Amino acid sequence: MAKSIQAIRGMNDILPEQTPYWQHVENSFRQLMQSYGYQEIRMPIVESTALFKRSIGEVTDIVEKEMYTFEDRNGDSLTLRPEGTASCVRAAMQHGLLHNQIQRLWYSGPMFRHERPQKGRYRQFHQFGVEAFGLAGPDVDAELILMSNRLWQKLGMSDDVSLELNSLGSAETRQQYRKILVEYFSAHEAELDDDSKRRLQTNPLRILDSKNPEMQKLNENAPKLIDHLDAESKQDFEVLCNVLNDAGVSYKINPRLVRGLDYYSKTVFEWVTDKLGTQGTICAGGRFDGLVEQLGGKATPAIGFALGLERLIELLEIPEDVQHENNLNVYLVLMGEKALSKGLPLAEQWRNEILGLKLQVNCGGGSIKSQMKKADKSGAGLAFILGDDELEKNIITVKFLREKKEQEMIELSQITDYLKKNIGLIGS
RNA sequence: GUGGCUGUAGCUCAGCUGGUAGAGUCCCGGAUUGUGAUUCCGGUCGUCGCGGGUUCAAGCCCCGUCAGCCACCCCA
Repeated sequence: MAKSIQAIRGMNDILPEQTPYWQHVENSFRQLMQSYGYQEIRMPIVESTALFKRSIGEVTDIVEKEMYTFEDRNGDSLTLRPEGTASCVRAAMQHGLLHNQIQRLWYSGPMFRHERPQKGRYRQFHQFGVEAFGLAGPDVDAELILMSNRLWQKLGMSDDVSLELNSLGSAETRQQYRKILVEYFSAHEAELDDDSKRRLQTNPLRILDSKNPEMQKLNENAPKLIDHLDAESKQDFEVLCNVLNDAGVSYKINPRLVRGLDYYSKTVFEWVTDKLGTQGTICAGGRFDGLVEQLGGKATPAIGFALGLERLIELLEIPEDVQHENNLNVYLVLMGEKALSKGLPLAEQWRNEILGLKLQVNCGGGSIKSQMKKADKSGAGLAFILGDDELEKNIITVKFLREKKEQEMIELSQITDYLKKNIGLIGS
């Protein structure tokens, strides 16, 4: 036997046992987007490397050490997308969607980052993303947060997540604040840990994010971004908070919430959970007013968020009825060759006549005992038995697999009506 | 990328201070003729993650490697 090939590290198969959870989340999300008038956009998984370098930022970890970058046959540098926003902006720009227009868009799909895999962190992972273009806020900011809040409600996981908010200010004020912060930390350089010393050079705002308890005191005394906001950012942030208050959405202002991608500005937020260990952010986003211009377009205000499906599904418990909604209605047991040649066409006929009927025909023969076992395992509510006896009398034997009820014999001609009555489906 | 823990049948796991592997489950067959999920009986399945080494002898010890988990880091 040849040596078997395994999946690439950090890239997971999603098995039939798990797919109902994915489908449930995907369906809920799609409905949610429709209910807010957002439209789906689909982008390629591979983009020019330059796109991510210019948007996410040259010195971020994602770009520096986590991208799947390769040369194609033409010698062009391509990259498996590590996130969706850059692609979405590129696509919208390229097709003129941003030309004096408002766009409310969503997408979903796999993203790729070469990190060390851990629970809730994979090399291929899946995100839903939402982006709104052409609106300066803070009204859309609130809309996006309310929208995400509604998703948790829909999925019954509101108790598992909490909202953290901050404002990074405009690009200019962030630049100024950055200087103030660098001065502060430089004055205390001896107290910085190694990571923070490194960040002082590369991305000083991230020092605030440190999990090192020894850094906590230093961080608490650090100048706060929120005290250095420009008037407009401050005003917008207040409005946003007011809307959330009125809508009854609770939140915590986290002055140390900064986000790792360079393009964020003004409003930023995260939905976090304490149930997932260290990978506790399940949804995060913020405003990126400078990005479109940075990628060569006309200055366009924008905001978006992304949520991680693997993490979300980890938290998800789906209700019984949803769990069973893919179950078969009927498993058709066929005894003998005559039944076989009659049974498959019958099944076709029933599927034609009854919209949404979930019916599986036994394949591969077997004794009635083994066929009944398969019927049970299939999850079907009813077993239909078709054998020589039934053929002779033009009937089907119907056995109830999930309830205590005597089995019944039904005339072939009555089966369609019988099914409609018994499984609550309507004719086509 | 750094550190720690783990890796035995498809799945969940046992295997004492080294002596060439077991349980439950799953699957298949049977318990009077065409009836599942319960019960009883029988059966199939492993180069003990992979590669080296130590030893008369290794699943148990050592080294390497791959994979998973946890923390750091990063982030959804």
